[in-house]
Amino acid sequence: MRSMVRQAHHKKESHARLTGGRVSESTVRRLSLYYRGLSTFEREGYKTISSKDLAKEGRLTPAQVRKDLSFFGSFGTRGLGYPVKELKEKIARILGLNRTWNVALVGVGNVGSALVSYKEFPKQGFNIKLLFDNDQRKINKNHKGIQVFDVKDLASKLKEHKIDLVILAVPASAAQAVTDDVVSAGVKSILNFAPTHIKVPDDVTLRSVNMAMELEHLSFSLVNKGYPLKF
Amino acid sequence: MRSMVRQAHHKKESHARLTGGRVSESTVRRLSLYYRGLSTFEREGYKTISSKDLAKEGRLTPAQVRKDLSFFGSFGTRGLGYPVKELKEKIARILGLNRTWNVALVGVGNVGSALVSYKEFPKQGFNIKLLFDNDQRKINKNHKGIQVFDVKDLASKLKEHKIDLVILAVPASAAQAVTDDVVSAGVKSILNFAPTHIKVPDDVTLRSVNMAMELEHLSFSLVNKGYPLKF
DNA sequence: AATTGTGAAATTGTTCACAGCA
DNA sequence: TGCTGTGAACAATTTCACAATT
Repeated sequence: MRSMVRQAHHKKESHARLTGGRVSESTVRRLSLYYRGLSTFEREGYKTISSKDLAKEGRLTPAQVRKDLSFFGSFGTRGLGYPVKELKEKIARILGLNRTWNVALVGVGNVGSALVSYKEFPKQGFNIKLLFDNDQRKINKNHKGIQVFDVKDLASKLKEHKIDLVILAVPASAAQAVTDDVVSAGVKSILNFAPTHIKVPDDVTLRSVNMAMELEHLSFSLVNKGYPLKF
Repeated sequence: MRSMVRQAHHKKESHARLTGGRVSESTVRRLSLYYRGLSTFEREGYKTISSKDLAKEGRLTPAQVRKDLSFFGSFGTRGLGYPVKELKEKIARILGLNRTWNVALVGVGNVGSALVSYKEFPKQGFNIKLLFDNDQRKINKNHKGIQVFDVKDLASKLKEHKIDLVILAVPASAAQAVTDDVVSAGVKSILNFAPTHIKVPDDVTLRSVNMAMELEHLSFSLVNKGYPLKF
């Protein structure tokens, strides 16, 4: 079980980059889960934590937790577990959460507005610096303290403000054109909320959140309940 | 390439349920992609479509498209491809999109409001019938045409209105308590937007959308760019 | 005694390659 | 001929199981 005993730990250098270890997409997703779990355990005062306890934060196995972490280094102590604070900081570094990122958001509609107010973003270092829209009634006004620019000036403003990461909350019909502008400005990371497939060059990372697709998954489960389909 | 030639097709019964075929989570996700692709092709007037063309809608291989579809039946015609309209309807049935679902949404804040206005939901048969909040200023008022109830009455109202599916857009701190109420009302499907891990019984399907986690993935990619990590 | 770190085994998921059919 | 449907081969991921360590 969890231990409240404070414990000194030494750590080795991260080695995933050196050993050619393979880090899968799902490993990254689980790293985010561990990070959230560790934040909770830290708040509750735990000093060390076992892979078993960490696994409970997400229906995983202890072996998987250990395997995931082992891609990046040896952070634990045999017989004792992982030091909560240190492991949390280590994962923060791996995920790039030990710094701030300049974010721009395109499309100040319903979804866009909700994201501007989303408190998790600034907490994790994602600071929305610029907003863009194509609606003249919104352009050149402030929205919750952030200036709204004309989407026509997207590429130049992104460069000017050294934006690292763009969130797309535009209609599906506009998504590809806006993406092309974002890419032309040299931005390498895009989070897309438009319910459509968009194309980016290989060196640009694109992640898409499609809320309809999530509901479709649920309705699939409802329809297929009771059959021996494996999830 | 794509063919515009109309073609008569006969179809076999779906057999995934009979053969014990294994349908993975990713297969369901891809089914959603195919559905969207087929909608586009149908709009453009195509009558038949090959697995190759369908694969382009999402960086997949033709073999994967065929394998995915084969879990549910033989929908295509050798030498010709798949009939667009029929395949779309078939997938709609598999995903449970050939009917409507009664949805309730808990938490009429920023995210909740955005979801109420999300046009994809009603398009696919997900009708938000009830809203819940714990803010007296919102309770018993209309929000975009839908009545807001006190979250205290959650369980009884869910039963009364035969709600199939609940969307959670509440703060992380309230998520588990609300979930327990939802589960007690017999609802078997939950879409969670609260950035926290929640527990549900095995017979309840839970999907979580965590927007911070998506950004974390992007910042990971930015930080680890250029290293031979495989995604 | 407890728990990590990690090769090896098991499992799951993807791609290949080709027989079968229109 | 062209393209599906699918078993077999291959690849990736997860779990096992145990030596190593505190």
